[in-house]
Amino acid sequence: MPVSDKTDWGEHVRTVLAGAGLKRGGARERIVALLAGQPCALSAVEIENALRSQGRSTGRASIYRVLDLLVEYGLVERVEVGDGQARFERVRPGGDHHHHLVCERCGRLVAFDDPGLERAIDQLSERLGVRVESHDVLLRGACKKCG
Amino acid sequence: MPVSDKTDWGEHVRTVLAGAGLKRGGARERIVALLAGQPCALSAVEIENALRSQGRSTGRASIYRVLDLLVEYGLVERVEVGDGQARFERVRPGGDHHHHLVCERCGRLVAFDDPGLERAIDQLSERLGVRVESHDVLLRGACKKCG
DNA sequence: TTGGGTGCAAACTCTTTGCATGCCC
DNA sequence: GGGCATGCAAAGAGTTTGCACCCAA
Repeated sequence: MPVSDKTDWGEHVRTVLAGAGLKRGGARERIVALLAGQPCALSAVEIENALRSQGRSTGRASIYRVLDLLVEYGLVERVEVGDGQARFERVRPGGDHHHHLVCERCGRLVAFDDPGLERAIDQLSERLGVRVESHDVLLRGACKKCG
Repeated sequence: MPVSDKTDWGEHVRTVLAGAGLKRGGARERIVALLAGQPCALSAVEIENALRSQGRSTGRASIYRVLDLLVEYGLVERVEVGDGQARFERVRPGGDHHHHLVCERCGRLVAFDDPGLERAIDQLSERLGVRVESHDVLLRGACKKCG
């Protein structure tokens, strides 16, 4: 029963933050509403521009602070593709572990998940004898449309 | 027959650059000599400090330009671990594809390679139907000494 | 009322660029 | 001598911090 992801995640965020005893604020509401409707990761500057073009200009410092907060509570994930700026993407309640492909032609970010890859990393961490807390995988190539 | 990697890589660099019709220069020689002896990736600032402490101070701009050049010729690889600065590591002639684990305790970078992981990525790219040119894998956790 | 939330501006870090000088080939 | 190589300083881009004001609880 697929409910609107948009509503779900936004509600989830409000619940978590309220539960942590945090107050609401305009900047936070605007940023959460924006991220809720995004199919993929946005950079801080993209968020700033998107909000401004909606007539909801928000201070850059607030954007970074809100993003830091959301990352801290595991509500947003930071994605870095090596272009010198961080991007941010919502994390759905149930957890939706995935990775990204950066298209070198059009620059788009494509999300994917792959059990085989996760399995390989599990086995690898065991072989190395190290405790792996998290991992990132980034593919570079041509997306389906550009390939 | 393990020859000195140090000599090999340094020679390799000189051969490649000379073959490309480039001239030698002091900054380049110093940076190549330094990287040749490193077990793992260094940041530009670490390179600058290391050279200065050797009494071989080198302009920061030159460091970045030399690193760009070496990356361009595939002699050095850029490694990013998400701490806001790029690190650089030599690439041995035969090609030594590997990835890194960042120890969250001591900050060390540990290199590893894993055929199973590479296989999983190959299969994945096939499944997705995309052409993958390159990939990065970054593990975060505790290294053997800190684990 | 009170402490968290916000916004502006300045500061900071890492990296790149402009430009004059230096040096290899 | 010609042109790449270097170094210094300044500019840029992204991010963080300081501080005063605002607002939800």
